[in-house]
Amino acid sequence: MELYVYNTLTRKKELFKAINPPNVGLYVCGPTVYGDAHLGHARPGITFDIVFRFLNFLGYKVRYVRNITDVGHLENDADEGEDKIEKKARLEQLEPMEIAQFYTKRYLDAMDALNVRRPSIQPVASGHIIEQIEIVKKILDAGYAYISNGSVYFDIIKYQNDTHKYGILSNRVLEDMLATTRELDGQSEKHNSADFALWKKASPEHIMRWPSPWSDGFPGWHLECTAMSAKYLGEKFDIHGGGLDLLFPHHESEIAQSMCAFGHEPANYWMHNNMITIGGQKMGKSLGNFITLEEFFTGSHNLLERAYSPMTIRFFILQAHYRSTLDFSNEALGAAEKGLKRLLEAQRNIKKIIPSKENSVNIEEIKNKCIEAMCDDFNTPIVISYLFEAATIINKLIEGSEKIDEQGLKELNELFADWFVEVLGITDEQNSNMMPTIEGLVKMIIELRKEARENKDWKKSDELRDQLASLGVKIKDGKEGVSWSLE
RNA sequence: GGUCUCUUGGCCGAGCGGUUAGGCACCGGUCUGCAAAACCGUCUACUCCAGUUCGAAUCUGGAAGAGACCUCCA
Repeated sequence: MELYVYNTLTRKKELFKAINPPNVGLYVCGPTVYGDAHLGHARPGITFDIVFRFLNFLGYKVRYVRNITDVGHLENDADEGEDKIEKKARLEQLEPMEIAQFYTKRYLDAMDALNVRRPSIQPVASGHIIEQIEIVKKILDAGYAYISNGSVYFDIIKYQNDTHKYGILSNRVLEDMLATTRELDGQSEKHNSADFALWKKASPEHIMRWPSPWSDGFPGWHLECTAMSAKYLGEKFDIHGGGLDLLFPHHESEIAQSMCAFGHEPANYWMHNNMITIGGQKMGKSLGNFITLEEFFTGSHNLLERAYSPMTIRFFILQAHYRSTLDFSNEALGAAEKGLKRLLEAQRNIKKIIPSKENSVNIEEIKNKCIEAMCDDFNTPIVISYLFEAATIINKLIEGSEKIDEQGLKELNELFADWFVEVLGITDEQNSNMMPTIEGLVKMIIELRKEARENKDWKKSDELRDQLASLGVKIKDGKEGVSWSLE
């Protein structure tokens, strides 16, 4: 089965061909660690986790690099040119690195909770200043940058005249950009308003600074991804990912930097996840309309009716295709939660199925459809719809209205192991090491209740059921006996 | 203003010219001491207008609305 990937560069689904199979290099722009991760951060985390998982599933050996930005972004509001991390540090009277490490840990904890696999390498920008300086030198040597008052700027006009590539990714026309670019800090140092900083001279009060041939300062925002992707994946690698909001200017500028430093584009495929919206608007820091992942997990936000588990969040995100916007609401999350619960129960119920000699279901076909859906640009909602189909089949098998043989049952187990657990990365949050104990206790109580019911002691029977319910254990009296589940 | 994207049933969301995707909610039924769960069934939508086609949610043109980027952003 061949994998098709939507390439932002061509705006088409393209057959995926690795540069050096079975190896694949995957680079994704990670977070800037000066605040808690919000729901929006979960989107690229999960989207590229799926890419990572599925490529592995297909047999590729993936080196996945996701950076941590702990330096370098300029802020252009009231605190002119002040490094974002530093600004927050001053407010909280902490060292910039303390802030960065604090939020890095919080970010990773949130990703772990969402069962996002850790990338192969998570480089930090501040640890790659030398590499960034080397790239600035290369671009200067190539003649596509100039020094101005201790800062180094990328010369967009020259680049455009020579390569005609500025706008290749974002479809922008340079002339339009020149007309619309705002007045920014350091603008007077630039030859042209659209030029971007490769190296920025630090003001005297700027703490995060490093020596360079041009000034004590810090690298420009776009540079770190070029430096770190080249270092760990090579100057040309397979897939570059990130949020759609990074398309311009960040990714466009990365291409420009690579073109000038290495003579070619950095990546063959560019993938962009779409935004999560809230009331139809992008959730983000600028608008102040974000809800942190921590707040989702605990329910402590006035827009949240209650807490939502990490797996609910993960499932909610996977129910939409990564290139579509996804609108947050309590209703939508609640629906995701219930749907997920249904699949988890179906998964747990597989072990109750007794194989028969006959077989009336076709699991192999469902498995094939899952591969087909994922190979079509990672269509997770379609995979989920097939898992629901399988859940219905599982319920019918237990009820006896369908039959499955040994081979079919093996495939059913594989279906959930491969697609639900391995590729979609759904974990059963109830699978704790206390489960065997809980299981035993609940069975004991169910036995007691059974006695009460045989004696038609409905009061006692209902009492036991209610007490269990108050502890989150739900009793279900079915035709085939009593079953239970944790809420 | 420029570039790009989107508009699907009560809600969330697939869909890439011809099979009612799927989930959640609602309603009816089976089951049950009651309840829940499960199962079966019901609800057959594509912003509007025109065109192409035997056939359009899907292609083309136009209108309206919404959003993203153009400044840090996942």
